[in-house]
Amino acid sequence: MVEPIKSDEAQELAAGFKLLADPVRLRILSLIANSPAGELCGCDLPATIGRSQPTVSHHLSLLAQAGLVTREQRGKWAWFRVEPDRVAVLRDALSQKSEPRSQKSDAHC
Amino acid sequence: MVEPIKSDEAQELAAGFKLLADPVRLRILSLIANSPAGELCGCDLPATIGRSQPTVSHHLSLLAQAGLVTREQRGKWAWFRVEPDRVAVLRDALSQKSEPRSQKSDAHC
DNA sequence: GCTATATATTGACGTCTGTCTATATACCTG
DNA sequence: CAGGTATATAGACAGACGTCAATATATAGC
Repeated sequence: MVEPIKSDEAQELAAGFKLLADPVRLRILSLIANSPAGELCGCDLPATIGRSQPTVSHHLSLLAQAGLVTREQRGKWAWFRVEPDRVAVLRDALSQKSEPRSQKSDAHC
Repeated sequence: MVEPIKSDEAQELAAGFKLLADPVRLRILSLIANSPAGELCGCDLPATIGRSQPTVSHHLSLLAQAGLVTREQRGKWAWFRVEPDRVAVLRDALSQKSEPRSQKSDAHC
């Protein structure tokens, strides 16, 4: 955060972080990001995650709609990849200037 | 994410991201992080954020409980600072290895 | 002690969210 | 075309969440 963010920017970033605010979606992203060739078939997820197929499908749909993952249909199988650029937007929103400020706080109030 | 995260680790990280999944809390963090001397008095926030004092107090309490901010009482005024280390934990969870994998995906299914 | 200001807490309410079952849809093989 | 497998969608349900008004608590000045 280089300068205080505006209300609408906060709205967008919050929507992005909301997707990460669920352990199931975090694990899905982590599994995809760490899979061989950087992609994963959807059929692997319900058993690995321990959730029903409709639940996993629901979460994958949310991630795809937000652009955090991309989905490629190959026959009847759906393959997913993480979009590093979209994840970087959220990560960078948490980056801060490293040098301390020299200005004094206001006397209050 | 260096390797797939475990269920309990995902739970903890999700709890952290959940705090960022609200535009009001994001703006609070951003305002504190970008204020002179890196600290901000609570009394400045309701008007700046456009929310009632109890709402702002509620959000500050959540942020402080999670350790994302620290609170210092000076007389009747409460001053807040961002905890960069705790923010870094969340940011680093979104960091990825940069080099592409050479392994092939499994044939399916 | 009273009054004013700053902040925290309580409770209620409406909205949002993650889960499941059931089912629909799409693809593929024989 | 029928049956099997993979995936998406619908709807219901319980729980979580952000907001406010009202109020309690703490600090400070007179």
